[in-house]
Amino acid sequence: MPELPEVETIKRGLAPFIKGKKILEVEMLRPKLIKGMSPSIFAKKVKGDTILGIERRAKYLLVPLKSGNTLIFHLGMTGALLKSVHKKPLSKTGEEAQKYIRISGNVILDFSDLRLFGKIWLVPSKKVLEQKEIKKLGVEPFSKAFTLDWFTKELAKRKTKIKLLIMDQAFVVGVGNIYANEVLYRAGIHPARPANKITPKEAKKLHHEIIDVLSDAIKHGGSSVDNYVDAEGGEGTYGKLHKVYDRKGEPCTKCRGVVQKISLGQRGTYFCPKCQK
DNA sequence: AATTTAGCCTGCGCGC
DNA sequence: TGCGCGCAGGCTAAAT
Repeated sequence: MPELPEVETIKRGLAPFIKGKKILEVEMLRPKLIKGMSPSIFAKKVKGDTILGIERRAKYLLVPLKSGNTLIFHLGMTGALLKSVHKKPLSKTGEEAQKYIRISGNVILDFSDLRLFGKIWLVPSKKVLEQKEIKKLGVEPFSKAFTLDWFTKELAKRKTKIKLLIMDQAFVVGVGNIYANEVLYRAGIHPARPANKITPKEAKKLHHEIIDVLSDAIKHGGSSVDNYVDAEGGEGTYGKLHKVYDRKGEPCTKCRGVVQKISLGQRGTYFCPKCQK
């Protein structure tokens, strides 16, 4: 599922391709997932506009348009934003049934979402940061604001389980279930540890691994779990490097332990009981 | 106020 | 073999 590395990979794949392209058509097979306005108004407003670029904020993709509006995409669990080369018609059955929206012209963008957890908004660019979903977002892990000092102090203030905290998008953005598991494994911290029980030394390791795991995953084009594909429809290779995620019962790569699975916050949580305390 | 839970969706894997 | 239940989970809204 798309977490920061996957969304970043899509952004990088689309960036050189869509800038300056004009939107000539909007086709919608799943109009209900347009948020904040009726699908027909959405289509009317988007048609004829020109794409200025693409940015990422947390797991959201922001596509500013020349008119002063911005398209906001969230890929949910199984969303994909694909650039198409061939303009074959969308059909409501078969392989393309899941294609939700197509924005086409000098570029064809297919937003495909199997489980329909994805969302699309069109908002005035000036109001993007006021959009409630965007406004509540926490710190970007690759930004200067994500300092060790700040991170350590925040951990000391909270008693929630550390895995839930690093997945909290109001705290630090971009870390979803896969990377939370991997980050904690590398940091040697048990996912259920209360945040305020984590020592400054461990906090330093954790802070480092958040950045490091996400960076590594981006280098590998993300993890192709749950049908994730990049803008070209290609798979990411980081999934092969997962040390604990979806490895229940398999041997730990560092010790003789066996990867365990528990549930935290109703999410599958994988860890090595010997390496992670 | 902080933290937890339910619900949104659909396909697949597991157990019987 | 076939079927149905439960899981997968990002995020919001509702509940505690």
